[in-house]
Amino acid sequence: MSVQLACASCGRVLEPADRGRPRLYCSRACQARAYRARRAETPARVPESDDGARHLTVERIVRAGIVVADAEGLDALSMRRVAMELGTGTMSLYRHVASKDDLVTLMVEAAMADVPLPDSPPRNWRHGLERAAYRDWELYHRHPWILPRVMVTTRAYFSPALAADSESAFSSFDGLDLEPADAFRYMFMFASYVQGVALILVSDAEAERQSKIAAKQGAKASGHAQDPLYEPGAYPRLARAMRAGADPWDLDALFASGLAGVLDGIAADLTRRGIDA
Amino acid sequence: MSVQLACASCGRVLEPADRGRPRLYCSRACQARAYRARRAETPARVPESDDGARHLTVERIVRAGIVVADAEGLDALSMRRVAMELGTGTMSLYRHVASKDDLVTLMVEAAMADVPLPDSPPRNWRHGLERAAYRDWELYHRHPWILPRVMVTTRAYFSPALAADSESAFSSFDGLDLEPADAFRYMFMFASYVQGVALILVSDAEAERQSKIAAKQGAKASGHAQDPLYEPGAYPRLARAMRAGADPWDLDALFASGLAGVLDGIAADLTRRGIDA
DNA sequence: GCGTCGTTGCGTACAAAGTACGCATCCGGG
DNA sequence: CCCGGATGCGTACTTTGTACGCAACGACGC
Repeated sequence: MSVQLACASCGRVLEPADRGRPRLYCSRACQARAYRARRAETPARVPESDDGARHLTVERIVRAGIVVADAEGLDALSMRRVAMELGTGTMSLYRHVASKDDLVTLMVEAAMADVPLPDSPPRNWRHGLERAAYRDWELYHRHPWILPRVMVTTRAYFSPALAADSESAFSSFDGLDLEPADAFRYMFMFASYVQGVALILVSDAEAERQSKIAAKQGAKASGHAQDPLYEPGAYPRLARAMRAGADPWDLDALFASGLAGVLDGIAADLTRRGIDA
Repeated sequence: MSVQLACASCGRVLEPADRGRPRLYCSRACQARAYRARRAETPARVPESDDGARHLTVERIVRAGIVVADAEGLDALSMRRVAMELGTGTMSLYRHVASKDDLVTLMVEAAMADVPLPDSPPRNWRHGLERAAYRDWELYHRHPWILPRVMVTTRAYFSPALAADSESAFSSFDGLDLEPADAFRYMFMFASYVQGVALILVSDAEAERQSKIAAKQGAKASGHAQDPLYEPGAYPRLARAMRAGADPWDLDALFASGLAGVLDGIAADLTRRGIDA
């Protein structure tokens, strides 16, 4: 008796091909389904060859996504929007990225390469951490949308670029006679502070896009009239600080001042342990 | 000549009522539209009276929203989901909250009242800030979803509950002979650190819900086999810290240690300025 | 009691967004 | 010339927020 061949995808009985090789699928659709299933379990990217233009590539898609996110925020990033940017159909993107989530992950990795890591060893641990802090600060200035995807040192291994960033900052302690676990605690405090400030930076950027605080500078210049923070009634301490000249909008200055404080805290702990910087 | 009356909403010509008072609207729909417009420019809430059950109230809606967000995260919070929770129609909610955004804002305000502010003055500034930090920490443990809506001290006036929180922490410096602007810088550093750690806490909670790191404890117990962080190759410093006993998953301990460092940094600055704590 | 308005509940409907599915097409090899 | 690998993309379904308008209930003046 002859063996009954079945479609490799849907399993239905399959009559042999008229001539040539034996058939594998009962229809073009079944072939496509099998191809998709194979792709799904092999997340290997398309090899990125080709002319670099006109043809769709992961790289081109990611770049277009970054352009949209930089200009209009992560909320405005939709697959249709990216496709429009590239002049292709929406679903074409899915041949190169597995999902929108996948796309954003790729975008973060690409965006983090925009600000290079330092390639020389730091003069001392303080210099190393300052350098690392300003590298991240610059990064969040350029691409505020990466923050929600970024985790701190302790979760860095979800992303190669992030882990490299952490490792680079970590190397600031290299020369010191310091317990690795202590160094890790310092890293944790340091990274948490930087990310905390970044959260404000990003919130401001988002709010400004929606012009919720459009008159922020204007209000300050015009004697900050209606701002409840400046009214001594409800929040006297905050109001007093505002009137004493504290500028909550000068994030760069605040970032620098807080960073100095955090590093002072590390220095105090080092001194307490008898380690000389 | 008699005055032609017009519908107050659509403006169409309006024949006078058969008897009784003169009509205002040409139809029930026009009346409803006018009512909606009036409500839109008067964001006053419904007075919250009534029996407290069965009848729809802002309070009940907000409570239901908090239950959903606590259990399933902010992503799972949809108007339909809240309505289902309350056994009402989706659109009924919009009689009480202006939008989903409005609902979430109300939810944050309500959730922040869950952990009470301290009512006694702190023993000293360090004690005051520690108390404030653990208050927030507890808050983020209970309601991780509030973080994206929370801004730091500097932006606190967007929310009464947040401003009260900041003001309470700010009062830690009350006795000291300290420039208000300096105190504000300390507050900024302090609050940024707390929020930075909260970001990790929230990320972990979210990831755990999606069981992306379901085996996190298991991996550690089983000799942390496949975790790239533990491989000395790519990230030697991080790997060394892990093997030296640093536990990146013990957030409570890390939070406490980093907080001590931040407060040390403030103490160092106070000493430098000749202010005795 | 009847008509009108203020107010509330809610069904219908529409506009975005992610994406599963399958067709059409081009390419390379037998 | 046929088949499978690979790519582009139109169609369609789902899930979301929410605009709109109808129906109903209670209060109040006639």
